[in-house]
This record gives sequence, structure tokens and C-alpha cells, in this order.
Amino acid sequence: MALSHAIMTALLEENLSGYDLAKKFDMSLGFFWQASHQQIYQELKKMLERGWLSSDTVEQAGKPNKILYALTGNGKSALDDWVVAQTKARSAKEDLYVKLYNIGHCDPEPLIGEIADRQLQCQRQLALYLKIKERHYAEPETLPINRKGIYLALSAGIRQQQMHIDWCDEALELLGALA
Amino acid sequence: MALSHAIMTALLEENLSGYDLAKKFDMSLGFFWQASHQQIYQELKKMLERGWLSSDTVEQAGKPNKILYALTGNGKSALDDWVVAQTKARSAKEDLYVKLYNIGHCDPEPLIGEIADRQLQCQRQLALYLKIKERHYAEPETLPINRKGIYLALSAGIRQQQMHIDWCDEALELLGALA
DNA sequence: ATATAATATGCATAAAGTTGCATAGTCAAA
DNA sequence: TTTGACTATGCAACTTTATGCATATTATAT
Repeated sequence: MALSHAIMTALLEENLSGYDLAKKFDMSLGFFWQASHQQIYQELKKMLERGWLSSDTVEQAGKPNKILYALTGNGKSALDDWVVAQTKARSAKEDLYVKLYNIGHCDPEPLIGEIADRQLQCQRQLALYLKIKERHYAEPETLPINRKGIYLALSAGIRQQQMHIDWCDEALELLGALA
Repeated sequence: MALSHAIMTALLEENLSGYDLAKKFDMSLGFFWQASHQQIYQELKKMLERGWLSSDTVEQAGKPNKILYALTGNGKSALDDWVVAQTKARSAKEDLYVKLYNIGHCDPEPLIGEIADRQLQCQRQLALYLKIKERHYAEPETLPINRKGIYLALSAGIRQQQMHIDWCDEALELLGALA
């Protein structure tokens, strides 16, 4: 049970349609939890059945109708239960690290290329995070409590990207790709 | 297709039983890819069918028989294909970060407690990694290529733990838990 | 004697995630 | 005028991962 909780988290502040949620999961929340629209629509149905959400069809002019979902009391309690429960830290399943164990057993060039690519991606992502930080979270101490939480998630994202960029430097150097 | 590749990676250097693999996935490789024994046994069967592995039952005195698995030619090509193919970076699905979005909407204490716990876990894990580094990977530049790969995975693990410990500090301070 | 840990393998089921396909209207640009 | 992008929702099939249960022997410690 995980995507459902991410969805409910997104519904804390406003009611959203599946389409809205899919967009959100492409940004902000999605920085830490990816989900495709198919997954979201499926999950929304299950959550309706479970009584964690209520739905409301909204007719729109010039656009298809949309279904707005709202968190119910049951949903909120389920969410609270989850937030309070300690989740054990699962090791991040990073293909790249497993691939590294293969580097003496096959052509290293593509792997080195992948590391270089990854570094570029991280740099782009980091630039985005830093822009968001600058604009909305420049002074974390002055933020209200809920925005402090979001800031901390963002900060974790920033640290992660920076860490990974540094690691890529080390890897590329050690593997002789910085010659 | 991922656990299968991690298993084949573990079989690169020596033939192993499901039980051996389960132990390995509790350590070293398991730092970056967790798997339970049930998962491993199931996957091994599938891989046998696919022809990626061959098996050999070994009778043991005083212990149950075990089944040793070896990588086949087909398996090695499948593994190589995977190593060479660029995998897109999936966002780490970290519950904790999603939970942070909830901090203004429920009792923050348990979440703060979880962060503190997480920090302790990271410190323990980091200590373990550093010990391994000291003992086996003290001078990365002098290692043969395949051990450089493993060292880099370890280095990523170290950086990750350090990064997370620092982040926990920031979080605990900002949330006023360091008073 | 008895309990527990280690060795060794497995089934059944459930939950979670991915991929491909399908539909359908509006709007703007080429 | 047709191509593509955006809004909006969904099914079906499949793969992957997780959880709970089950068994059997041996070695070690209490």
C-alpha cells in the first residue's frame, strides 16, 4: 500500500481528478514517487470502493467531463495511520549499482556512457530543484509547518542529486573516462 | 526484469544455491537490491526454464541437498544485453519523503521519531560500509577493473548514507527536535 | 532433554507496477 | 485541412515483488 497514500497526500489540500493527479505525479510529488496515469486511474477506483475517497463528476465546456476525487474521513484516518507507522527503509533498487558488478565481465564503455548520461540528468534535475528552492523555499525557518515538510522533501532531493553528481565524477575518473 | 539480472550478476564469479544467494542478498549485493528467499527460489525456476541457468543437485553429508546454479551462455548474453542497455533512472520511492507532505496535517511527533530512527540506521549501515572499504577497498586506484566496479557501488552506498544522515540533521533541527 | 539457530527448498496468494491498446473532443499551428 | 498537442478516462494482460505458510535435518547451546 503505497501509491494510494501518495494519492491521498496529494488530495490533502485540494480535490483533484485522475488527470490532475497524473500531472502532479510528473512533478512535485512525482519527484519522490512516480506513477503512470493507468496506475493512478486503477488505484482511484480501488480507493473509491474502499471508501477512502468520494467522487464527483464535473461537466466542462469544451473539454471532456472530469471526475474530481476528495479524501473522506476514512481515507484521512488510513492516511494518518500510515504516516504514524514506522516504515522500514527499503534499499533503493538502483540498476546502475548492480551493473557495476559486471564491469570486469563485459565491455565497460556503454556503462561508462550511462554514468555520464546519468550525471547530466542529475544536473538538470538539480537545477530545477534549486530554482524551486530559490523561489518558494528560500527561508525555510520562516515557513509554516506543512511547508517545512515539503521543503525538507525538496532538500532531500537536492542532496540526492548533488551526491549522485559527485559520485559520477568519482566513477568517471576511476574508470578512466575523464582523460 | 531485474532480480534475475542481479542473480546472474551474483553467479558471475561462482556457482551458488538459492540459499547462498539469499545470504548474498542479505549482504553485499543486497545493499543495493533486496530480495527474500521466496522471491529468489521462484526466480531461479523461471530462469532455468528460460535457459539462463543450469542446475546441479549436490548431496551433502549432515545437511539437506542443495541445488547449485550456474550461468549459461544464454544467460550471460542476456546479462550483457541488460548491462549495455541504458536503464532510465527511476525516482527512488521513499515513503519518508511523501510522509513529509503530511506533516502539517497530523501529529508530527511520530514522523520526527521515524527520522531520528532512520538516522541511527544510516549511521550503523555507514559504519559497516566504512569498515568494508577500509579492509578491502582502501586504495581503489590499484584495484583490477572488476573490483573497481564493486568499489564504486560501495562508494555510492557510503555517499548515500552520509547524505541521508546530514539530511536527518537538517530535518530534526528544522522541525525543532534538537532542542 | 529441550530449545534455538542454521541449512535447505518450496507453494499459494496477494499486492504493486508496467505496457500496450483504445476512445474522443478541442484547439492551434503549419 | 490535416497534423499534432492537450484534456480526459479507461481495459486487459502481464511482470514483478511481497507475504504468509510449510517442511525437514543437523548442530549448538542451555
